[in-house]
Amino acid sequence: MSTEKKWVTASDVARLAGVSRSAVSRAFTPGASVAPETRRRVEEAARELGYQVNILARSMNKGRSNFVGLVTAGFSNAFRNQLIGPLTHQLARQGLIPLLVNAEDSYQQAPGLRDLMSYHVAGIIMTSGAPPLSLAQEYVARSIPVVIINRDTDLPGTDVVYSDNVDGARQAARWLQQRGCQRPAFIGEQPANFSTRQRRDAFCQALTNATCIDVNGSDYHAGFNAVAQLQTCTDIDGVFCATDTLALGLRDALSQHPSLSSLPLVGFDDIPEAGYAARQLTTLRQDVERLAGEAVSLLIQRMEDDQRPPVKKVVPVQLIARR
Amino acid sequence: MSTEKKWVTASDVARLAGVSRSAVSRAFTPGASVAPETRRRVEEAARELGYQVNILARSMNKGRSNFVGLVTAGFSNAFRNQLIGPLTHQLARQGLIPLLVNAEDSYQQAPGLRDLMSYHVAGIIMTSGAPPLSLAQEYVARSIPVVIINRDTDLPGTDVVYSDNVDGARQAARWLQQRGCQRPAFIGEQPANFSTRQRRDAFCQALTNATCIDVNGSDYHAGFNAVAQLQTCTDIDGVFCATDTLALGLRDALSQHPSLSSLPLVGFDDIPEAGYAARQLTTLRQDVERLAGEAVSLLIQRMEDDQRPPVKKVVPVQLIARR
DNA sequence: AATTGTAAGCGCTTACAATT
DNA sequence: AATTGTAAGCGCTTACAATT
Repeated sequence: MSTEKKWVTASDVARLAGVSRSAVSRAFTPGASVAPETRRRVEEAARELGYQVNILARSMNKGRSNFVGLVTAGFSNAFRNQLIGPLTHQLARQGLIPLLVNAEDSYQQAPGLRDLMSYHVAGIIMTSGAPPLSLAQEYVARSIPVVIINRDTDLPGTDVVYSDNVDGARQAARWLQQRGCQRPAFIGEQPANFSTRQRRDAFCQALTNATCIDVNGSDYHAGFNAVAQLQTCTDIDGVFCATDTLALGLRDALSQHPSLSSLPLVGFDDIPEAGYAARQLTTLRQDVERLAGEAVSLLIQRMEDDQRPPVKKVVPVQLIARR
Repeated sequence: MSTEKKWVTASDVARLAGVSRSAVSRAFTPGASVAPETRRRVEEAARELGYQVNILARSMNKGRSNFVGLVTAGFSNAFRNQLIGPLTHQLARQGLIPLLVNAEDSYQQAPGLRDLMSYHVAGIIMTSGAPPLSLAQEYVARSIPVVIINRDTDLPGTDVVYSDNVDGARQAARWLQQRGCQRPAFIGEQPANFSTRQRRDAFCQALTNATCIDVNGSDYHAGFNAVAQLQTCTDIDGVFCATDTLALGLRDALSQHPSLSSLPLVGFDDIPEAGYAARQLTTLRQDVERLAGEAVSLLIQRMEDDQRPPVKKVVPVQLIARR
């Protein structure tokens, strides 16, 4: 109906319930001082009219919103997508709601990220990938909590949470050794992001004779094409890939070379495809639930005390041995 | 700094620029009546203080926000994820920003979707999948524009945009015929969603001798397990799968049966994996850019006129013949 | 005619005083 | 002591009247 008034306000409810505007407000404010009978009448009137508190007005009043900027870098990274669900869920549990910003989208890039400020977000969660950390500083300068996932930084006032790449790399090394690997290789994108760097360094430290192969991408094709570089190195008999996606690309390329088709491979992330019946890729599973849980928890804690020292939370990973 | 005031307001800017509060407001309102020199002074002061309009306050005032509820059903569907980027982009171009709600998340389900209303969203975009349409009605009742993607409905006041499943299915049929297919089969989830139903019906109409195989899921494993049912039907020599994910699962299962390993297969969606070197799945590509563009455009149009008759936009699909 | 400031209002919350 | 209403304020926009 276009005849209906678009929004029901607290005044409408107050009128119907025969109470004051502020009584309505109190009835919807947990812990406020309001008689049970009054609350009942208000709730009844609200139900009848279909009233819901205008969160925009409430936010303006309280000087703090329920919005959390969820900054991601595109939606083509399978692992990062796996993170969005749990993050949204954990935020919802805290009464927060994500405002989605794609930092990879040039249109949104700088302006979009900065605009987030005009929404007076209660905090920002940045998933790995693009976002320029300089912008994070602008938020910190206004004491808006910033949590960064899978990327390290020593920005003051910024909390970080990331998977235990070092332990993961060591587990990968051990697993390859158990499979009799003598000449291991590591494949990762160059320039390396935080995760890739940690994984590579820890792997090369565990297996000092490891060969490092740099590829110039992080997608399937980069992994697929890595086979050429792999072949120039003699006797490689086991590979640790920085991500599952790279590993799966490499695996497909290897399958065309009879001599290499059963090369032991370890990935990282445990994206869905790694578990496919025809894939059965051994990998290090990132605990997305826990990454999301810790991220939101750190955000909440910093909302309550923006002076607390920066925290770095390392979340364990698990080796999923498949084949 | 915790000593800094958290937010700079228009009054702060007005004071520094030596103008009134409303002059500042005008300087930030496109098309408002303000002298060039005044605007300049205001902009300078704003830059100096790092002022940004408080969008919450503005929204409250105008009675309309920049928020658009982006309702999705989880983040495990590769195709649906492909849609989020372009949607976010198109919204950003219009000065709108998505509030993410996961309808698959039981915690958010009913309350979350309804809560969206308290954010006074300017509109809602529902991607295919879970969301109960009953909730859409609540929005329509308040003249909040609702656009539904890849799902048909005759809810009054609701616009829909979907891919041309019928034409896609016909193209799939033709392609299979060209490959010499005599006994075609269709595989899709049962109960079927809108897309699956349209694809199945159009396919069976084009190829009247087609066998329909129902599977009880829409993921890789459902496709993988479908091979058992396929084998009970004799002489199937070509399959159209409702989605790429099903097709890829089926393909992997087929590869273990020498007699079936080269069965012609057609999928739908063109998810990234379909294009992998080792996959090369023939499929019908959904035009995500255009789906997103049309969705946002319909949303905008209905914001401007909530009385316009419901529109159904059908977006062409393209056969990507691979192998 | 173009530009400006004043004042009211958007829908809420909350300190405070008044009432029970 | 518990509960209530009044009134001011959150940060904006905008009709209107006043000024140039």
